[in-house]
Amino acid sequence: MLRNTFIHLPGVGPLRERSLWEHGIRDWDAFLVAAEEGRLPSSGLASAVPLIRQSQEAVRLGDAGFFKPLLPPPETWRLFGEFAERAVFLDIETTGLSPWCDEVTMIGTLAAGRPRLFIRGVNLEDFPDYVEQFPLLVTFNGSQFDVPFLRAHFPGARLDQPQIDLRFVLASLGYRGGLKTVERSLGLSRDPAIQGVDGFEAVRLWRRWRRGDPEALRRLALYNLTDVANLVELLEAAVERKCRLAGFPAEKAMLRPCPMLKPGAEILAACIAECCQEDAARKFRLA
DNA sequence: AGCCTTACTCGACCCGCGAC
DNA sequence: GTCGCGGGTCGAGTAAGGCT
Repeated sequence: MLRNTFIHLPGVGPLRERSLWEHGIRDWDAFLVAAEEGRLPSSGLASAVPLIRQSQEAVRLGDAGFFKPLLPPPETWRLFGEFAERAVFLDIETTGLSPWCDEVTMIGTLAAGRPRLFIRGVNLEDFPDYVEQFPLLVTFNGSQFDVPFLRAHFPGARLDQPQIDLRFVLASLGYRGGLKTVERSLGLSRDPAIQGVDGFEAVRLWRRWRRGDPEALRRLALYNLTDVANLVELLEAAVERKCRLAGFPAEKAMLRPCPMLKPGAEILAACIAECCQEDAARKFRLA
């Protein structure tokens, strides 16, 4: 779907993009051929040829950042088709809502189907080096909460990647509200062990763990990784609907299959068991 | 409960096209 | 070739909503 995209060109909005598709210019290759043959629907578009070539090169090099200043934020979902395997889904837990007064307690990530947990007092400091390798972030309301919070806590971390913020993608499709509300609307379910857990309860779980309750940490980790894992399904649902609504050229709009992006419950359980084992608890108490 | 980015609205500007 | 109109894009200002 990224290769069918033209709204990153100056002077092209959704309507002109659709007009290009209707003229048979369905992707970047077709654009370059049409430019060479003088068949572009408006002469001004010929000046966009260098940008199209740069776009092709950026995809070849895996440089999603190239598109960040060019794509309107609500349209960054178009990067998913080309960068799905190199995207990192993430969600954070904190002790409150203020980046300056509260602390990050846990960060859950998921990349190419592999979950990881970063826990304060255990391995939280490993997060900046880990996140640096990914060219694309996927969050829910992360542009307003998670990323500013992480920036405040890891001032040197590389967090300038393009970001797909599912809150706004889904809202543009009519799915408004918080993460749990949207999940229910789309028929996603949660493990009964974390039914009723919300962000506020997550703060309480963290406090219980600090007072020595190892089960509280496991529950918090399951809550956090469930949030992250569900982002995969939400994104796939959103992209499918967006492609249909935008009128993407049919044969190109089909999502490439992305196997193993969402891990099964047993993989999540193994990740939680590894991070929440007793020696992690000992390390925390010594810290 | 505080923060931050985005959506939304509206006006200005640009470009293409048709009439003359 | 020039002018005027209309559709589309862009930018500034404001308000809202969701995260723990």
